[in-house]
Amino acid sequence: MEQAYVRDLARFAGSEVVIKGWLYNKRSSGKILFLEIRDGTGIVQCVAQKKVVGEESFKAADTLPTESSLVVEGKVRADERAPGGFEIDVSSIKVVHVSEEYPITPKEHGAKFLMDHRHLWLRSRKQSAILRVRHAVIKAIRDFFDGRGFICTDAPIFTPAACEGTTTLFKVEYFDQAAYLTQSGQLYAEAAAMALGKVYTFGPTFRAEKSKTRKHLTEFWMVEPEVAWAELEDVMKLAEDFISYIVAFALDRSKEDLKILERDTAKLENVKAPFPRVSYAEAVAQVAGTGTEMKWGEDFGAPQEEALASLYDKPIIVHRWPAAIKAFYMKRDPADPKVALCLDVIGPEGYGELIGGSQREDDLAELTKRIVAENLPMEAFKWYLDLRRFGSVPHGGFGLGLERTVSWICGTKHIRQTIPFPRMLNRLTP
RNA sequence: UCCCCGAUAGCUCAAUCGGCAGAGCGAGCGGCUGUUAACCGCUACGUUAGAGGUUCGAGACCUCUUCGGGGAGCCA
Repeated sequence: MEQAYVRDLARFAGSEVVIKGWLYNKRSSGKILFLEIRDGTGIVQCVAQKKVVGEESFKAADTLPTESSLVVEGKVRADERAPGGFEIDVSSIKVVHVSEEYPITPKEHGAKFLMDHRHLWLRSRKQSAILRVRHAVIKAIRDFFDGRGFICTDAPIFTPAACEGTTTLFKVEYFDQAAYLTQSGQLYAEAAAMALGKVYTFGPTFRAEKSKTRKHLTEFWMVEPEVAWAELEDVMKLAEDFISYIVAFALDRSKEDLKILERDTAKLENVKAPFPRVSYAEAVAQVAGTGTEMKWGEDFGAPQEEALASLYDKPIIVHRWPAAIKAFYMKRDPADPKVALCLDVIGPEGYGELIGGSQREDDLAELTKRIVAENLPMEAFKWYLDLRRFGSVPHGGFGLGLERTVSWICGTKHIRQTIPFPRMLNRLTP
């Protein structure tokens, strides 16, 4: 008899199958027993009758604790009463392992309790759905860049110094010297772009900021494309095409999971390039127009970000920020040296910055000047400056936070549910 | 680092003015032939985060500590 996965049950309607899985929930009624079995692809209700499976088997199943592993055989039958549209008329039940008392019950739990049991919480319907969406988003990211001729050139995780010099880094022992966990693969991506033209890095990044918010993790995944011969306009175009592709892909592939998550997908259907583009100066005026306080030269706080997002129904590209509040490697606008040729993409519905990027400074003298001005260790950037010595070209790119994107697409309140095992301030286990 | 909030049964929470520490879920036992977080009956389950203080009496009030949640800053 063939093993069937719950996701594919429609194909097996009317035939005998084997389901291998875990007991998600059960309801019994004396002589009839409803077993909800999950197998990683979905949950199916299996109907066992005492007269069919026998007294002993019935009793064993009737007292089986949640999350026990079992193998059932039975016939697939379409039934409107069953969640998912199909159920199994059970002919035999084989218990593989009787679970101990399972800590996660069908009732509500607090965030700490669930995170302490993250290794088990992953089994629940919504958490599984989120991880499948995350997988789809990763696939979309790879497909998008592959389709456009980008080469994946991953960056090292151990780095000798800060990329941006601003945020706090995790320090680790690297034999007899200090090293830091990377906060961005960008500088390495720039080098690779000078070799291969269009590249991206995709991997974990680390920020030792003591953030305690719904938008932050200390370890998160970031994808960073970098393109030689690209100017700000090209980077903005790439960013909006990229986000549009990811959202369309997820809407197509993750329909069922988004339904499980009760995501209002109408808001995602809108997300198609082009996105509204506003300069920082325009954005400041628009934010001030909503009554939220904002002056030129200030960075956007959460209230300002939300005020701006509330004016649009798509992600917004805010470009040409004051150079003083942006990273040293961003190229100044020749038309207005007070601003940098950079962009942020602010997600709708309060999900914050999805993307930060820029055209890079390609002039050796300018870049050297900025490294000195910001007191960065020149020695550590020696190789980076070489990129401006040997055939420097205009280039640029951006970084997109995977978990923030998944959080937005899934509509989760907190980013911590969008990575299998989140690392946060106060959270290193499980 | 700063601001706000919280910690009571395995879990989620309640406990009025400071006066016998409770409910639902989960667990155990029993019942029920179509249940949908099934339902019904019974049973067991407490160092009220820790230390100190006020009081005839503290889960509640005060002080400190620990741990956690949300936000600010910073960012993706």
